[in-house]
Amino acid sequence: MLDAIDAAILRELQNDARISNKELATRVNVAASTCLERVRALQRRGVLAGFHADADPAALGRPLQAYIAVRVRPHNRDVVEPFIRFVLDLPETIALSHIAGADDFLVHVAVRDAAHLQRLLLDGFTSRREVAHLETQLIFSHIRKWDVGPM
Amino acid sequence: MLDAIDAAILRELQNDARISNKELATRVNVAASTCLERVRALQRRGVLAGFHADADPAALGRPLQAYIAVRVRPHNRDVVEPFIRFVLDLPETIALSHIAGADDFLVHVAVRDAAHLQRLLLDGFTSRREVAHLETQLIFSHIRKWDVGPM
DNA sequence: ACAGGTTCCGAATACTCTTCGGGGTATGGC
DNA sequence: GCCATACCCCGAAGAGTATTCGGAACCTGT
Repeated sequence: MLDAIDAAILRELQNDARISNKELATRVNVAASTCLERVRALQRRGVLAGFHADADPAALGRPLQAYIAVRVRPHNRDVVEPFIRFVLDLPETIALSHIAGADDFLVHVAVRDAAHLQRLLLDGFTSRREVAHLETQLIFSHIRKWDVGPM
Repeated sequence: MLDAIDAAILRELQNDARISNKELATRVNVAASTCLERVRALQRRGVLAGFHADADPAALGRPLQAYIAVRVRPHNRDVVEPFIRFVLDLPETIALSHIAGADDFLVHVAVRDAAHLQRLLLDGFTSRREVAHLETQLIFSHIRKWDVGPM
């Protein structure tokens, strides 16, 4: 499915998506033209879904992160879809997971401080009729591994 | 802290980290040389923490994702630090959060299937002495917002 | 008004991207 | 074995981009 060269390309681009194609080609030991075609093939296949700058929320004035577990009632399409749109439109939202279990959603947010979080919870979430239950957990530290390797 | 041009640069690079500097300059309406210097300043300041390719776990043979909430006992430095290293070394791990609340860690994993998840839980986690409690939640869908804006 | 500092720009050179034709090499049919 | 097919890789070269640097414009406080 993915040979050694593709895997190496993936690894390098996950580590630094902004290296030049020539540099990438050198690191994975193929010609630049070959490398370029490989990268495009990976994109076409959907293995490489995109390239994103990673901004530090703390440096942008949001040093506090939290998970908000939400129960949405009734849990049907007409309620869930607007809720998802609402959450994704919040500037505080970093990620949203739809999960199986006692809670229905896990929202990862970055905020200025505790007061900001409180305001977000009270004005943003509990004021919505479909939100049946909230549980908030502060995040001390969040480490994201960028190197998702092939199996 | 961050003027309109920096914010625009951030937005564009979060959306596509691999656009050329010239294209970026065009989009944010400055000269290419200015744009280059701005990007470097944002990196120097730590606002732009890195550039990463986003690989699709499903396309790499790990279509199933889950959160594993872990309680670690005793919750002291000598136990916690090796545990963090262990989790980050697992190929299944995508992200790890150290949190405040009933649970101590939330581990985001991507696996092949339910059997793989079961094996990971039994052989990887519950077999470790410091793991006092586990709670696993399947993830139906996970949406990450890339545009963390300034305040 | 002016000195000091900062930010921006455009020109020019060095470097990189991208295309394309051609040459290897593996595979399968006969 | 031998050919046809498909695939992948490579290097050359024109088009395009990155990067540096000197100087102009613009604040800001005195």
